[in-house]
Amino acid sequence: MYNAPTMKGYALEKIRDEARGIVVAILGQEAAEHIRVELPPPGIGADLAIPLFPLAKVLRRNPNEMASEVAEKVDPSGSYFDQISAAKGFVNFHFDWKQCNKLFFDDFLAAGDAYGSAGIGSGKTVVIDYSAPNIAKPFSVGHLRSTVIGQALYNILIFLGYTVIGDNHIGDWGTQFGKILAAYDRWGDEKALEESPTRALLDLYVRFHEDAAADPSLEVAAREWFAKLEAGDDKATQLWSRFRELSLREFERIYDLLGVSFDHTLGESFYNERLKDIVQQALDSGVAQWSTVPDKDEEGRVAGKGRASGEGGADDDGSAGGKGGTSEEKANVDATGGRDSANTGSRAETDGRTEAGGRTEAGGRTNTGSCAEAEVGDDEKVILIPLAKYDISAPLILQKSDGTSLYATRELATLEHRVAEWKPHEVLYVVGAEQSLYFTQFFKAIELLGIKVKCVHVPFGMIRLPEGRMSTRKGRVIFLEDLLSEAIERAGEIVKDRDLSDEEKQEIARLVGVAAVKYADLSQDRTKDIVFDWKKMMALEGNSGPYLQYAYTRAASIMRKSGEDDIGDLEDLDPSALTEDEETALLREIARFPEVIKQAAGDYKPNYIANYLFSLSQVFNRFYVNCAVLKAETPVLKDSRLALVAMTAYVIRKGLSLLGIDCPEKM
RNA sequence: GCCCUCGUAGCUCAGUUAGGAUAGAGCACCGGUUUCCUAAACCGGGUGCCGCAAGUUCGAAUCUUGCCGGGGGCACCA
Repeated sequence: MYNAPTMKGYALEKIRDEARGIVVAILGQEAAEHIRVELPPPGIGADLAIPLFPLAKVLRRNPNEMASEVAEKVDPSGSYFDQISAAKGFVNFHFDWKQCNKLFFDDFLAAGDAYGSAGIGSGKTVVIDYSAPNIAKPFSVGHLRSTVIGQALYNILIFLGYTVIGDNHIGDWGTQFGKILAAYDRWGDEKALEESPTRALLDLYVRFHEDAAADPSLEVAAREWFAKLEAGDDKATQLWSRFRELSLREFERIYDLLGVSFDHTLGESFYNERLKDIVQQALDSGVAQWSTVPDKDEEGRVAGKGRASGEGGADDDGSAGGKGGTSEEKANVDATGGRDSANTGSRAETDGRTEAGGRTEAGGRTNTGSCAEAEVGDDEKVILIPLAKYDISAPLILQKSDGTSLYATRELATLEHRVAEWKPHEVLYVVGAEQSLYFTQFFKAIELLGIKVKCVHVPFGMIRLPEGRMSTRKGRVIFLEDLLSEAIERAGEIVKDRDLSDEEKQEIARLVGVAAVKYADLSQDRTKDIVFDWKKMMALEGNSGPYLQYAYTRAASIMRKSGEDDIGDLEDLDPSALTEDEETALLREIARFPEVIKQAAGDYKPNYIANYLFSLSQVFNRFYVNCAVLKAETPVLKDSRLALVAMTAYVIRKGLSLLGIDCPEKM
């Protein structure tokens, strides 16, 4: 695994420290805690700024006067600044570009291919749970987010020195497989399955639901099939295993196209044999308890929920006997389970009485599926962890009244395995925002169970269509592979007339098309919903992945033509020769790269990097049209600009690679 | 009903973490730039009660409260 060097601090940090030091020296030590060095907005004309308002309040002084005092008393000579001025309560610092340029260049020359990295993650392990599609269901654009955001975080954290483990928690077990088996048994088309496995399986699933409405025997058959599957019936197991294999193979094709990979792909089925112990331990420790299920009202909500607390303790004391009566209305073909359920339809089936736990790895042993025996023989009883006293409205259920397990049970087993196996400092769950409540419950549960590991839900919004959320049943769904093919085709249109080999053109179209799709997702705040727009997802210009790639190829082309491959060898390089606005603006952007990465990691927000790279590319494009490099007026200017271009090329390529986007050299 | 979340230009979005100076992009639309390193580019053109209202503050798109609107969730789905 790649080891990032420990960086003591980049130039911009040093310069900021000096600005802070200057103000503290004049205004006193007390200032240290009340000032912050900012990057001022473009129109101001300064390079750094320190607002004095917070300090003014503490010292009961006029911020304008203080700013003026600093500006008057300080002699900037010898510092990184050539001018320090006061304006409206701000102290504004103007870089002495001769000195600062050198610092920025030295940073880059010293760090080389590690420029932008840091050692802050050294010695720490992070597990990232991302992608997690369900088998027997095609990859839709809904699966895109977890996949690309997770992969970007993976790359970013590794660059910061963490040991990172990517785990694809495949949804490969659940009630829905009984239905698919039953459907395949009746209408299975071997040819269709071979041609497009997940779509064929989805068709079966959809047809099952269509027909089941009129033919109740289907549901019975589904339960029988699932029972057979969990009992280790040869035919059922073989079919399930085959569906699983075919699905995974298909996913692998998409992951290859996306450039996404995992250290582990452990499906839910992998954990089934541990479930019994997990539930028993929770009971033994007193954290979990037997409970009855309360009544539901017509909306499917628990009766009496939301009443004043303190009325009889935990709200697990509802009357027994009630069964949800709305399961069929809620059944939804979109919800075939897994982490991704919400992106393509939220409601899962609630007729889960046929669901069972026990399952070992493919083709392996099974147990009865019963996690723990109910001592009172009351099949209406469930095992749950009450959470009402922690201000969490619903308890976390670990075992259903028929003795079978749930998603959360497998989740506990999964976490236990991860902790034992990898000893992480942190586990990131890159899962849709609609599962926020679930994770709140789950995290409280593991705290109560004494599992000591920092777990973070990294939520993201849904991808919605303009007319509403995606729905397979209504035919409102976009398959990722279709989107990617279309994007690649469009990119191919542009590259068609270039003077390149067919092979090159194909490769470029692929890189550009995929970049367009990934960037469209990664450039937006992950917490917000995305309104799906074909045009935007495949954009080849403007704020888009291809725009960044294009900026890179322009830089790469200059480097290629210059014949230089190591800017350390440039004899006439003189950073202080770069004085044009386009040059200093570009350098200033390059200098921000390290801190942008840290911020992105701190908030788990790759879009910081995407937005930064776009801004950098814009600045570079302006530089490109205004400043000739290879035909620069003097050798010094030429070499210096060449170095600037090399730095830009590096940052764009590296930044894109952190986002999981590859760059062609030509396009 | 309760909880979470979002609301910024015609459209799609940055900016909210940490209050700070004149709120920025892209798309679309109109016009311009190619004897010169790739025009997937660049330049010019804005028409915003930053959902509404109050509060805190020297200062609010940013923090607090309420309301309105969209989305999501709310015990045996995942």
